[in-house]
Amino acid sequence: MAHFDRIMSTISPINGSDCWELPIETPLGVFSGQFTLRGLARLAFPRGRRRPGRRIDTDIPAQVRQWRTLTEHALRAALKGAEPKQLPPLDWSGATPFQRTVWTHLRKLRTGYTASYSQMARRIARPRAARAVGAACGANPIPVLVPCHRVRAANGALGGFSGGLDWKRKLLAAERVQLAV
DNA sequence: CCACGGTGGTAGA
DNA sequence: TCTACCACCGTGG
Repeated sequence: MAHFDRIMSTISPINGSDCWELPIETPLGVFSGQFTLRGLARLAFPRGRRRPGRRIDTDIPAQVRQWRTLTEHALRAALKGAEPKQLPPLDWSGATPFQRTVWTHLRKLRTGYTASYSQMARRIARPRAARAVGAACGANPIPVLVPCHRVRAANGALGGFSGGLDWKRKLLAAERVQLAV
């Protein structure tokens, strides 16, 4: 997606605020976190050998540095299949009300538990909006920490994952979720 | 197993 | 507005 690439390469603002792209180191690779002064706005899976954040190592607000550290701890825990102790504030400023509702309910899914898209739709009191829930999951800018990987199809199949189904399988396996044969 | 249609939210024209 | 997408799902062959 072109918009994302532009942000990644130029560190242009997200939703009108300054943004810092910083590396989040984990045993599974270097993720990329994008922070505004409101909090963590995006988390991206490792890509290639490129290390994010190289060129903006200076001039990072102390608050943002602290959030980066918090994100790293939380992400390392989550990747091990543990419950993160604390998350940084999440910057959802660009999201629609529907997306916020879905993402808020995603955060209620505890480690190791899954729900189907239609169950999520019922939980947000829009029983016929399963497909829209899927779209909102796909638009989740903070995967893993906002656990959209815990939503699967009603028949037990995996469903999709914008970060690639290999990641979805890996994340669920770390949480010891039994997948359908 | 497959095909189909109902469906709600979103982005872009 | 209108339209074309979709990480869906239940029903009917």
